[in-house]
Amino acid sequence: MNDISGLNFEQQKAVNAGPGSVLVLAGPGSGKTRVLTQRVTYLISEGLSPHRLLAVTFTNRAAKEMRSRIESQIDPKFQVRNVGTFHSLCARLLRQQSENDARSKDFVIYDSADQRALIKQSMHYHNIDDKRYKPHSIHSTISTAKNDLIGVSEFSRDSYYDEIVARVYERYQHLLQQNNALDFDDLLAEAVFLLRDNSAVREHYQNLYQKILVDEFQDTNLAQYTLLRLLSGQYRDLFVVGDPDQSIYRWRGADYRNVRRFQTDYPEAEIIYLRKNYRSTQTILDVATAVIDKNHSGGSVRLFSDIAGGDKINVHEAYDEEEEAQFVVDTIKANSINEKIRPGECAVMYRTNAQSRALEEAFVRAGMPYRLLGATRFYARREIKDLLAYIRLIHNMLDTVSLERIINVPSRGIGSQTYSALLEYCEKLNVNPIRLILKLTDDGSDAEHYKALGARTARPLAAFGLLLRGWLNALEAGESVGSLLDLIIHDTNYEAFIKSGKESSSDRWENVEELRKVFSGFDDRDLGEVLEQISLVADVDSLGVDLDGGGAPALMTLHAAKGLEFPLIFIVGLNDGVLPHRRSFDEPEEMAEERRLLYVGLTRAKELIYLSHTFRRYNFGYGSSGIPSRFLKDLPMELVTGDVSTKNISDPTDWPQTNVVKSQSVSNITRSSVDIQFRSGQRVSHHTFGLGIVIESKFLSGDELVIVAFDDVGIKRLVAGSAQLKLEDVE
DNA sequence: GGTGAGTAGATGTTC
DNA sequence: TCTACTCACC
Ligand SMILES: Nc1ncnc2c1ncn2[C@@H]1O[C@H](COP(=O)(O)OP(=O)(O)OP(=O)(O)O)[C@@H](O)[C@H]1O
Repeated sequence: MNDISGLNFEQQKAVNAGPGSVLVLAGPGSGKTRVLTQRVTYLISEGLSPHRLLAVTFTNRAAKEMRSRIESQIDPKFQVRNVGTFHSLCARLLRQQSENDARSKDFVIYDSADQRALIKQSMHYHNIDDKRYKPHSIHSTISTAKNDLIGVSEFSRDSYYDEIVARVYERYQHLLQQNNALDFDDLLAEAVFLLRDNSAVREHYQNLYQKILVDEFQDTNLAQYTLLRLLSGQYRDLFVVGDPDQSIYRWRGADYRNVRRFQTDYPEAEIIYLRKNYRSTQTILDVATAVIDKNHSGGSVRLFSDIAGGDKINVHEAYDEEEEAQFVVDTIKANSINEKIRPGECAVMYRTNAQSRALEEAFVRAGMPYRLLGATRFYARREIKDLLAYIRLIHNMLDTVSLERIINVPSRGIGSQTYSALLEYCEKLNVNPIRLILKLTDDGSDAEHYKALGARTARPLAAFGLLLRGWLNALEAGESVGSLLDLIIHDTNYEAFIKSGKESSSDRWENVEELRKVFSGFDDRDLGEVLEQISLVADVDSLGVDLDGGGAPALMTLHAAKGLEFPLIFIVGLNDGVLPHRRSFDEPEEMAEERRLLYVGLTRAKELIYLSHTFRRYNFGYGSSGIPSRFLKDLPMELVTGDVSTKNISDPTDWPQTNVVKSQSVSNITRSSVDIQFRSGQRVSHHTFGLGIVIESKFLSGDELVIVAFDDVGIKRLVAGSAQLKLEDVE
């Protein structure tokens, strides 16, 4: 079962290394994840009990894959529980240790929308104007602090802004606790604080986890690193694998310097380098290496592949995003016709989620299925979040954020007046609003609270409480989560509510149906477990293990592509301002991370890479000129084919007033100039548009496409053959 | 209290 | 282009 003969010498050395700490440093596709998985099965085959080890993966998908490998090796009755992401492992630790923590084991995990609501509530409490201070930026300051393990009391109040944040932070934590909730950052930070401050708990886990293994170590943040240090305190047996050149989560507190820190903190650690790449062609590796070398990070080890040569990297310039998307679709089709690469083996990657729109439209137009990862997470959709808020409320009656979300959805006569009156009343009596609502229902209209609030306020609240009571009873009676959901949908007339909504009501109802399907699959699983799982899944986790999801190409951000591999990839939107993103321009560290992002993208490919950029870019619905990404000029010319621009691509170009963008194809495909009728700079006239100047002319799908800046009507794109475009004589 | 129109402001990546 | 919030009116 545990056959390591397929591994190379260095890989085997890593699998069998130890005892003691090990650092595996290696580039993309060198089998780091494979080695880690193999080591887990090796350790178990050597007699280590599966629950004496802890394996941390970057995605739930990777965790699932590893778990199934392990399960195939051991007694099927044994459940593998200690394999997961940092977040899911911390959540479980905190639940197990809930008696040592301020929250009960039913705590809920707040997602970004819940967090935002609570931040706003906290700001409101301190009369902080949410126009002057953006809730988002306050939240991200708090989030950064948590990732650096800075608690409320240690948070600096040196500047005026910090003082504001500190107050919000304090209130925010207070509210989280009151709601019996944790945010994502708390999962890590609270776990660390618990282990740090409670020696009994710490010793328990230190003795339990004899071996700890971590994938994608370069993207750990301080909280995660500290967690590992604490947990490995007893055995000092940490096996970490990573690649500093693939660190792409700096903005989330990740710090690739943890690799160096590890070497300092574990000086005895054995360091193993893997040099052979099993994923990509040598051409791809050479191109990727050329790109990342410009970061001068040093340390990067040259990778070699058995697959010598390989196709050159294609660079394509499209007119705009629509045409770029069409190019993607056409290329996927072309590659599938000659049976070379199936659509399901292709992936399209981009810097920002917003870029998926044009691609989706092109796929829809072509009638081609696709899988979209990211964007709006399924569980973040309005109707889904609403229904989940009902469920969460039943699970954790302290969750006022969920209460506020659905108390009047669908509307049931509880507007902002009624709700504020309720909150005020509860505050005065120091009771929980949800309990009070239930009390109103149970005690009837003659009771004290009912009278104090007044019938106008109390009646709709009591009616809502009646529904709540029914669901609580159902839960008590042991109804499954699936039938609980159905009961809520029924009692609230949710179907009618969705279907009477004006926008996309059928799509929204389909989402609800989808949720019901998911829930019915949960059977008799514990409600808390179900909610936790929902909070912690990422879209990328839905990719099957074989990645070829029913023959549909995958669309995802470069971040989501981490750790995956595809025979053919596209990276679209290689424009300055997009990749690298404009927000990284004046921070060298961030610019370096943009480059790493491209490096991660390039190294996902096994065989073919298509890079594209656009001539026009649209932001906020307004057009601007697209400048090819500065990274493009770092591609080795001899390994690239297609539209390689000769213009100085790092120069911002101010179109159209100052200078005209000149772009000439210096493609390696010899293209007879006879075919092209127009050249950039030429003066032309058109019978309706009038006079103009040619910006660019090139072949696209067999036609000559001419882009002309007309004096009166602006930029138009025309097909030379069909448009009546005439050359004007220039003096 | 509910609803719809109108408008300012935003989009960077994720657990 | 899309969203989230405000405000007027029912
Ligand atoms: N010894 C080997 N023989 C054959 N194939 C291998 C070997 N080692 C790894 N591979 C294959 O190479 C590919 C890359 O492996 P893996 O994903 O483990 O690399 P990685 O170093 O984790 O990559 P990345 O850092 O890019 O995520 C996988 O398809 C894996 O199956």
